[in-house]
Amino acid sequence: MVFRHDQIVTATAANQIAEAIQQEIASGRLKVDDRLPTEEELATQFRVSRPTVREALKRLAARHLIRSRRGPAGGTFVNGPSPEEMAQSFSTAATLMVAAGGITLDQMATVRAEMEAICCRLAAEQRSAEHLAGMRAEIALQLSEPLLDEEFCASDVRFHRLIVDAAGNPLLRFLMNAIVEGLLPVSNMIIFRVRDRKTIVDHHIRIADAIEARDADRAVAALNDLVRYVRDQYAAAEKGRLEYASKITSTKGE
Amino acid sequence: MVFRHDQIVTATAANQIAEAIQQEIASGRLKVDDRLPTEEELATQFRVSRPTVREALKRLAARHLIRSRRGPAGGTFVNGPSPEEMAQSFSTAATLMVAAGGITLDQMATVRAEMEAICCRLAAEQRSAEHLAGMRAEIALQLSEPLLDEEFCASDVRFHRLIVDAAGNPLLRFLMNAIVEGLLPVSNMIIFRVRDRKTIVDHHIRIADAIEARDADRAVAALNDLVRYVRDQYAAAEKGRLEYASKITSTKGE
DNA sequence: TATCGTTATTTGTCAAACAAAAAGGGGATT
DNA sequence: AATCCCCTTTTTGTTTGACAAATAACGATA
Repeated sequence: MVFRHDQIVTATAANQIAEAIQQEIASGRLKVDDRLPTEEELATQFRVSRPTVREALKRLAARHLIRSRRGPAGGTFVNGPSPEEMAQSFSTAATLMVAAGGITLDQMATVRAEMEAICCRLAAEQRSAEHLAGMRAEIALQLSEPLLDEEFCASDVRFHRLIVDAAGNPLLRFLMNAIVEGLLPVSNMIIFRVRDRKTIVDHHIRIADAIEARDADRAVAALNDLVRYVRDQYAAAEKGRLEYASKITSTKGE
Repeated sequence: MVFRHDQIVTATAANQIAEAIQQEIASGRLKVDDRLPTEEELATQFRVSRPTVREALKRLAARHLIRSRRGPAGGTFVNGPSPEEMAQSFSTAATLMVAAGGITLDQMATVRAEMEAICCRLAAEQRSAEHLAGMRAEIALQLSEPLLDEEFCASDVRFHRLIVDAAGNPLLRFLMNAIVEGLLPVSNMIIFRVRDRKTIVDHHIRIADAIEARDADRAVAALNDLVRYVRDQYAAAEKGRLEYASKITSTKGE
């Protein structure tokens, strides 16, 4: 059974109103923080009922183009483009694609590793003293003795984020943020299984040293070693998990 | 006047319902092409009225997560992830960010070049015979003599898209699609200024040869040479354009 | 058997009303 | 006179009930 995908968005009244308002925004007639007419006024203007207007507004609100507040000074206002919201909606879209089976976790991990290598290379060229200091601080934190698994994991995430920031490219930062968000549930499981943190921190130190020396190739090599190590650990853990699962299914002892 | 941006999405009933349904999809309990309950059933399930349910559904429809059709066999269905739609919304958002000054075109071009290098490396490893044949066909087309600029440009885009496809990673394909879409207006101007197509095709041949030989390093090197050449041409064209502009401002001939 | 009309089902739209939030003004109190 | 509280007004959020339109399935008829 083939589903007809050629006309996804039907030309209903609500959709047409949404389109019209969006064009007003895109054309610049409605500027950022402008207030558009009340729902009643829009309803009379477009010759439709208020619920229909509301459906149209909800469509735009879902894309963060407008916001609304109640009250006398309230109403519906035009939103400016906000990178955080964009990154968030993008990462939710990425997780949805993973959930729907369009992307495997392995493919996602590959892209993440390759893109982080880019960040590493750019970071070695563009890094500032502040970024380097931040990385050193995270390494020191990771070496401190009484440290919970969650704290170590959070510091690890911050360390990798610092690499991305040091590259100094907002678009790269944006893409990495989305991908890492999509990988979070998995990466947590990975990190939690790796008991031997020392190896990971050693890799972090190698990366930070190479970035400090502005040696892009060495930084990328160190990162690749880290990725390989984590991947091996994950595969081993997965194998152990499967063996454990088969064991408890064969003998169901408490 | 500072607007409070800390809580953009209010926890209204409609929003909560949209969140709930989205989680059902993300968690996999609702699979692609599954039909969710009718609006009335959803209304009774969530203890709200039907218009409220409709607002929630419209929110999800605006993000292409669901589609609806009227009639007995109609209803609301879960949409599969459509890379084109997602890439489109993403690229419009990206152009907005460029317009707002968050991202410079130079940064965008850098990311594009670096990511295409990734694609090149993966393509050298994963390519199929079909992808290679497609690339050869585009090269042959680009060498054919009476060819309009637009046709050459279109073939160039297809060639680079084939590299991305040959990498065999849908996430990479998705990201590249979005970035290239965002760069299209600029890249058109570049290609149209470069008269000397022969050099570009030579680079294409070098890339295809390297991918055919599964030599990742050579492929990446060839791509980097191409990128450098195009960038130089663009800079030269920009310089010429500026000189020309200063000339016609000084002497307003004809 | 094939074709056409009917019907049931489901989304799309409308209308009127009430609830809730929030800003501003007016009055009472200190 | 200043401050605090309440009340009114405006606007979005939600409910109820109804009708319109599309469309797939079923049944009747040629």
